[in-house]
Amino acid sequence: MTLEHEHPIDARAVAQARTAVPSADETARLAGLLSVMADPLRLRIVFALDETDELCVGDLALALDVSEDAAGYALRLLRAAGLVATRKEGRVVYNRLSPDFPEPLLHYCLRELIKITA
Amino acid sequence: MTLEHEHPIDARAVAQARTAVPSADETARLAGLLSVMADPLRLRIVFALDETDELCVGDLALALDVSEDAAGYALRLLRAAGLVATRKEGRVVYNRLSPDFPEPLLHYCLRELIKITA
DNA sequence: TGGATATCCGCACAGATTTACAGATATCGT
DNA sequence: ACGATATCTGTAAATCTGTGCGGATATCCA
Repeated sequence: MTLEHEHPIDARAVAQARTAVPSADETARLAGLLSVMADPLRLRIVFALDETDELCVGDLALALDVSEDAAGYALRLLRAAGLVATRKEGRVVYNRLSPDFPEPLLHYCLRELIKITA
Repeated sequence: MTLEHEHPIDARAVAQARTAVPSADETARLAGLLSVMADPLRLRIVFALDETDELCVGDLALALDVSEDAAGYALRLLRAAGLVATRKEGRVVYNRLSPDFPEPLLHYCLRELIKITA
């Protein structure tokens, strides 16, 4: 049934949640960031760039054993999210983690979680 | 173009990435976890449960101002991922964060990132 | 037992995301 | 200038996701 119930079962808890939970706006931003990271290839690219400093699309594809298309699309999204920056030298475009890649995301979260979920 | 290039531009970096980057399997597990969290409503539910200890679907819907259907679906996914546990008392089902909810995800990552992205 | 309550389940539709492909741009070597 | 290289852009098809609805299940109260 889709009816909303009128009477909370635990009014105190409802009130507490109402005040303490981040707004839909704040969580939408965070969700946006997380969904960019929520992809195996994009994660591997982030780890790879963290290790090597910088790589071009072709080398990335080679190292991770995926098509250049796939690597290119992944980089497109990472750049759009401001997580990866580029430097062009001749016809090759080098990619690196953006200087303002969220510190806690990379070091606490990703490096820690990869162990936990293993 | 979909052609793979033969010759890496930086063979050393490619080799380094190859050895240091987590496997597709490991990153797939991590990506799975992150995609469960990559949703505004599910994030708000996690924050709410962290604050209040436990809440039933109806109260959650009330507190977060969403339909019971939406809250129910979000909880379904959180449970399937093992992030939320339930306790049934009569006809009401109380939801709480699973005892093995990844610690770093909740405290370092989510709480920190909500500030950064703000 | 019968009616109301709290929640769950499955299905179908709309919207977002991903992939693969073809064409465009820019640069290099000769 | 010409052909090859490295990458980007745009787009259409395939796939994944979230929502809302109708209906099922289980429990409570009278």
